[in-house]
Amino acid sequence: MLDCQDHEVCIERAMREAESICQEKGLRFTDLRREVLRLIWLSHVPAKAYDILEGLKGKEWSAKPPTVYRALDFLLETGLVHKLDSINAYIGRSHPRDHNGCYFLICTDCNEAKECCSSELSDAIELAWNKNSFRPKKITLEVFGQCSACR
Amino acid sequence: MLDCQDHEVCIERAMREAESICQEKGLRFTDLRREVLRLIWLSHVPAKAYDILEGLKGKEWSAKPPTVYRALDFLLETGLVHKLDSINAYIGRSHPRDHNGCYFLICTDCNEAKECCSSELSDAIELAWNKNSFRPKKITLEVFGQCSACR
DNA sequence: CAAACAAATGTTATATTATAACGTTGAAGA
DNA sequence: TCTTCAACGTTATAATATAACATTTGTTTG
Repeated sequence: MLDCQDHEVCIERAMREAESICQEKGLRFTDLRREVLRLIWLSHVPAKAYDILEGLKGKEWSAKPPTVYRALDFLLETGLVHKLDSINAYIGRSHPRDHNGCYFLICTDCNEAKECCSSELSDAIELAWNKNSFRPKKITLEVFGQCSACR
Repeated sequence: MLDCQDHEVCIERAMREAESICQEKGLRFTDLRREVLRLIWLSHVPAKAYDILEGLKGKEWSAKPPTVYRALDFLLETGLVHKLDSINAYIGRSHPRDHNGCYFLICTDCNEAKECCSSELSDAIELAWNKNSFRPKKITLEVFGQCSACR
């Protein structure tokens, strides 16, 4: 699926960007939130909440469901992760600074998901909705199929 | 939200179309499935599975969760209803004969949802995915916002 | 610094959504 | 009529998510 060559680099870049975004916005990027974000970034396969919960076990946290969901809420609000509604799973955002007009390709073979930003697409969508005199606030666009690597 | 003037007419049209589709395809449109479809069509607000379950209580069925989910599975497979993943709710399809390239507008004020078919839009999407050499199989597109009636 | 307050996390319980597994019934074709 | 299989009944439980309140930690302010 991915353009990611070295995933360690990928993770570190994401973590660094998260640090700086939180600092800029004056948000507290606590150890827990950091760890949850790192667990999500472990792979490009979207992470399930209860798998993240497992990932926290045996570490310094006494993790229970609210532990995870609260961290996820923070990360979602801050734009650092995205929830894929169609599969109830969470994925790190590749472009956390401009999280508008982004959509997701989910491979039904390898389960990896890729974030896509296409202004053409969002323009087409805006146009179509204008015809319906509908004022869009949030767009969920998730496409399932087969990625190039899995062909 | 809707172009639907007389909702009784709307329901009856949907039920008639469902009858004929099932007949054509040789599928058994049982009383239970009929009733679940009718409950979903009661309004243009997408129905939750457990609300449908409540709707069946006190009728001839001893309804339990699998009762509803099995009927929903049938209706989904047959293309008579659509599941809105982002809100875990089910809505009757306005155009059950061609359920491709259809998307959904969901009003965050009145909660009604509208099915939309736009080939321009699906073309734009196809094009964007081709650039990513991704072969789409299923597209989930759900747009939240404010409908014209709720402005 | 200490007190006061707010934000984050801990903890218990429970709500919501969905499916597995197996038994029973009844319609449709052989 | 018999057989078969799809549909439905029933019990239990899995998977996802939140409410409510207690405790801790960090920040601000007197």
